[in-house]
Amino acid sequence: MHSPEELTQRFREVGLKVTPQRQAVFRVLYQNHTHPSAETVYEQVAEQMPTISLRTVYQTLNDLTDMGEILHLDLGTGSARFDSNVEHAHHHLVCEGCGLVRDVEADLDSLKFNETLPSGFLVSETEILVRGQCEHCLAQDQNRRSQDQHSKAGA
Amino acid sequence: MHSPEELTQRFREVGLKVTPQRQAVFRVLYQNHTHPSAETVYEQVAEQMPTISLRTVYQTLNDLTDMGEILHLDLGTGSARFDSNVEHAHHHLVCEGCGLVRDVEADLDSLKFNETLPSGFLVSETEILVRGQCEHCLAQDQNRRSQDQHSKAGA
DNA sequence: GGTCTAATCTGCAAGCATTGTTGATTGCCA
DNA sequence: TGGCAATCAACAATGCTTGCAGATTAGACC
Ligand SMILES: [Mn+2]
Ligand SMILES: [Mn+2]
Ligand SMILES: [Zn+2]
Ligand SMILES: [Zn+2]
Repeated sequence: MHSPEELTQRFREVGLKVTPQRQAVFRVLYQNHTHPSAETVYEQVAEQMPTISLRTVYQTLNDLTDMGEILHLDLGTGSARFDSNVEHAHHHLVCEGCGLVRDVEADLDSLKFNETLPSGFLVSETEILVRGQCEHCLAQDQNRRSQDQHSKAGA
Repeated sequence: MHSPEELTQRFREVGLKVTPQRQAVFRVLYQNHTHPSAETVYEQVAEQMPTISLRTVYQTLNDLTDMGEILHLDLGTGSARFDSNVEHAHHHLVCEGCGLVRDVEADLDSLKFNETLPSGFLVSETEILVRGQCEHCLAQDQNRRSQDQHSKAGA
């Protein structure tokens, strides 16, 4: 996405007002690589602006999505995640433990569909999603398992 | 998934009762390649058994998923889709117009991540999702566009 | 076949993410 | 500096899915 200053311009160009609420959302998203949910954006904005409503955050995220400034991702984590990195095409990795999302690059051109893609279908997007456990969650599972072992031995 | 007869066995083995409701769900899913939603399964079962509840269909789908007899797919279509093809690993194509889902094969081994996969991450699944428009929806869009053209010219 | 009982069924309420609504508020241009 | 359309906050409603509780039933035992 563009910088908060450039976004101010873009919003006015499109005929949308530049309110303090929207600027606060810009600031949270700019150069943010965490792929936050609407709720997470709301919490972070609310630290600086406690009166903002979740509805306004959703509205601003939708506006930014419509303008192509951010991406709306559905990664099967329950809530949508928003991605301010629209400059470089990329794919995602999701931790099924904690919901962490990270960018991954993949060479789509090397992908072969073995002629199973129907000819009449117009592809708009090919998306790769890597699911698994991040190192943090792996370590936590490890701890839990050894603790179970311990209490079993102790009982 | 196994055949309805084999599923009867498997359910009893696991300690689950084989009720007419469950058998009706088995029959709808067996050799069904349409990736139906819970609602769609419900509608089809209800044709033969009008008293069945949506809740029971969900429960049976969850049981079958837990037993590994079907797959629970989240393809961003609003509702979950259920896939009775667990025998062959495959991927999916989704029409953003009508929600149609079709199987596609892809050679995952040929996929290169350019060293962007973090080393500490344990991958459980790599999923490819192709989004676009099916031929039916493309034709419909075509019709609508020419109709718009028509009424504009006529006005 | 008849009895018993835990599992299941149905109907409805509730949960969660997201959107609709509406009266009050405010950015922005004249 | 006004005026007003756009926006805001609060709350209701939506769509999908699960929780709950009392009525019903599959399947084991006799
Ligand atoms: Mn990203
Ligand atoms: Mn499939
Ligand atoms: Zn994690
Ligand atoms: Zn379609």
